Amino acid sequence: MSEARTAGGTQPVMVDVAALAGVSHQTVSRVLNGSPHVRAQTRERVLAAIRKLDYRPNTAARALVTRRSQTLGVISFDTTLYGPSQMLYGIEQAARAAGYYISIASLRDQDTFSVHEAVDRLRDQAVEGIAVIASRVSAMAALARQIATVPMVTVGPTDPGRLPGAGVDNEAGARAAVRHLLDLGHETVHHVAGPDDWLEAKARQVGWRGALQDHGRPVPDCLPGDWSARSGYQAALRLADDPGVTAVFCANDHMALGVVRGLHQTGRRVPRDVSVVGFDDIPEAAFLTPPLTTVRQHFGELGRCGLELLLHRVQFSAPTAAGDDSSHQVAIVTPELIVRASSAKPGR
Amino acid sequence: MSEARTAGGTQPVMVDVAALAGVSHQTVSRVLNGSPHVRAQTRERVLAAIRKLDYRPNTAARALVTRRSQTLGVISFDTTLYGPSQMLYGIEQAARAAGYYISIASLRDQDTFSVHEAVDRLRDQAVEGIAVIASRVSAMAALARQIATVPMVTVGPTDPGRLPGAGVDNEAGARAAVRHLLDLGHETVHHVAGPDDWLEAKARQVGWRGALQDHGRPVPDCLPGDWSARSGYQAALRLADDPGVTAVFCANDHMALGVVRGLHQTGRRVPRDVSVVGFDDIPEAAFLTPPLTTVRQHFGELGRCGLELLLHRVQFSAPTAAGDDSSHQVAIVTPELIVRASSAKPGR
DNA sequence: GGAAGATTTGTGAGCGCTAACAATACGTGT
DNA sequence: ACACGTATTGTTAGCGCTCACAAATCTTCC
Repeated sequence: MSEARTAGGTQPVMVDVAALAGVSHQTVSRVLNGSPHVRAQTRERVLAAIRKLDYRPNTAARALVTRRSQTLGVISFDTTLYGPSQMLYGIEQAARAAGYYISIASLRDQDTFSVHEAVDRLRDQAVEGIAVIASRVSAMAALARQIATVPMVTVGPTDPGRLPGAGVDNEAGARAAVRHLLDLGHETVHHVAGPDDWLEAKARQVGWRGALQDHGRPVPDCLPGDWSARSGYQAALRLADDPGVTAVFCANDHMALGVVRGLHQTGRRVPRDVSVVGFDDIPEAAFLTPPLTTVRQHFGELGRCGLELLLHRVQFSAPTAAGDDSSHQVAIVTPELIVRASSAKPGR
Repeated sequence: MSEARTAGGTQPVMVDVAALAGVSHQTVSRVLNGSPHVRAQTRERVLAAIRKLDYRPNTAARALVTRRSQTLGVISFDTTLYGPSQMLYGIEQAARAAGYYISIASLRDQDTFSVHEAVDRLRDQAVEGIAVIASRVSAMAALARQIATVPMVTVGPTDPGRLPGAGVDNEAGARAAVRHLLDLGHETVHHVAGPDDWLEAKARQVGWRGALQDHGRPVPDCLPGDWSARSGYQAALRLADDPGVTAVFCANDHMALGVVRGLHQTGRRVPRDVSVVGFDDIPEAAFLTPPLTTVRQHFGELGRCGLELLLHRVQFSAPTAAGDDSSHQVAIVTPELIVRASSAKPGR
C-alpha cells in the first residue's frame, strides 16, 4: 500500500485520488477515460475525490503512453490580415469542440525554409495534425513535400490535387462580381489583383478574365496590388489616367478602399463616375464612404470546415497512414455577392 | 545490451541514437541538452546519429520528467479585432524566440465562466504561463482571482495594481488627440466611446474628459459605441442633429470610419464641417476617405513586451512562487498621434 | 448450493526521457 | 610508479499515466 503524499506543494496525482477514494489508480484512470466497466457508485466516489483534490491529469504522462497529444497545430502567415485571423478563430473553436488543443506557429515569411521550420516545430510538439493558412504558391509547394510526415489540410486558399483543404470558390466569387458590374451596363471591368504568387489572387484574376471573355468583352490590363490599401490607392492613381475606366473589381476590400480613396483624390466620384467592387466583406465594408459592394466570404465557417477535414484525416492515419483513402479531399464554399452603394450604372 | 529496433514504423528513440553512436542514452541526452561534459568528438558522433535517424526528442517524455512544458498559453477574445490579432502575432514571435511553444484559447464571451474554463484548459496543458488579451473589466476580475495558480500577464489593456502586464497609455493617447483638435481651434470635442466595461474604452474616455477640463472646455455627452463601424455610423446620425458639433474623437478607427460615413450621409463634410480622429491606426487608416487622423499603437511591440514580462515571471515562480518580488509590474507604452486629413481647422 | 459466465477491480510493466549517483578515463605532481 | 583531482561516460531509478492481463466480485440458472 503506497502511502499517498497528502500535503506538500506538489500537484496531486492519480494514486492520491485513488487512495482518497479507496480504489486502485487504474479505477481512477477508468473513470477519467469514461470506461463503462466501473460501478456507478465507485465512479461517484472517484469523482468526489477528484473534485476534492482538484486533481487534473498530467497530459504529458498521458501523451507519453498513448502517443496522442490531443493537440493540433496551426501554421499561419499574416495573422494581421482579416481573413487569416478569422479563420484562426474558426479553427480554434472547432478544435476545442472536438477536444483538441491548438498550438500555433505564425510565420513572417512564406519561404520554403520558414515553412519547414514551422512544420518541424509543430512536429516536435507531436501535434496530431496541422491546419495551414497559407496562400503563397511557394509555401504550398513546400508543404506538399511534407504532407507525408503528418496529416495536413489547408484552410482558405486551396491547392486542389496536392493538398486537401477547405476553400472558397474564388473564381466563382470573382465571376459574380464581374457579372454584376456588366449587368449594370459597364462595357468592361478593370481589375486590381493580389500578389501574383497567391492562390486566391490567381483564382480571382482567372474568374475576372473568364467572366469578361464569356461576355465577349475586352480584357484590360490587370493592375498589380499587394492586398494593402496603399497598393489599391496607387493602382487608382494609374487608373485615373484612363478616362474609359468605369468599373473596377479589386481582389480584396482593403485594396478597394484604397482605390476609392485614389479615385476620389483624382476627382473621380464613386459610384457616379466609377464603380468599385471588393472581395471579403470585412465588417466595416458597409460603413465605408461609399458603402462597398463586395463578395462575402464566411471565414469562420471555412476554419470550422477545414478543421473537420483535418480531424477526419487524423482519425484515418492512426498508426501508419501510407495509402490513404481519398487523398485530395477538398471542401469548397461558394462566396456571396453583397451589393452596396459603391457600384452603380455607368453614369454617362 | 538492449537491441535497438533498427527499422519498423516507429519513431527512433534515444537508445537508437545511442546505439548508432556507440554511447549510452545519457550521453545523447547530454548532447541534446547542451551539457559541457561531452567530448567534442563524441558530440559529433551523436549529432551525426541524430541527423541520420532524423531523431526528434519526445516532448511528452521530457515534460513528464522535467515538469516543464516549454509552452505558454494565450487567452484571447475577439481575434477578429485588429489589435488583438496583432498582439497575438507579437506574442508568438517573442515566444518562439525564447524557445517556447504557444497554445491558444480564444473565447467568444468574456464572462467569468468562460475565463475560468480557458484558464483551466490551459492549465490542463501544463502551460508555464499565460498571456491574456482581455479587455473587459469583468474578465480581468475573473483572472485576478486565478493569478495565484499560474504566472499570468495581460497584454494590451492593463489593470494596474491587480494584474501585471504590458499596456498602452490610453489616457495619454486620448489627451493627445483632444489637444490636437483644440489646438486646431475647435471649441470642444465630442466623443464616441467604446463599451463601458472595456478598460481601454474607459481610459480613453477619461483622457478625453480630462483634456477638455484642463482647457476649461465644456464636456458634451459621450456617445456609446461598441468598437464596430456600425456603432460609429449610428453615433454620427445622432451627432448630426447638433449643428454645434465640429470635432469628434472616436475610441477606435473602425468607429471613426463609421462616423465619417454617417456624417457624410447627413451632408456634413469631413473635415470641412466636422473633424474626426480615431484610435489605433489600422493599416488602412491612411487610405480612407478622407485619410484618418488617429493615435497609433504599436501592437506588435506590445505583445513582445508583455511576453517578456511573462517570461520573467515564469522564471521567478519556478517551483513555489508565493510571495513574488514586484507583483504588479506593468510596462506602459505611449501611443503616438498621427495627423492626417480628417482633422482640420473648424471651417466657419 | 455451486459452477459458469459476466461484471468490476487490481497488478505489473513500460512509454521516453532526465536527475542523481557510480564508474571509468585521463592527466598531473611527487 | 603512486595517489589524487578532474574530465567524461554509464547505470539506475523514477516522472504519471495507460495497457494487458490477472484477480476478485457479483450474477444467474440448473
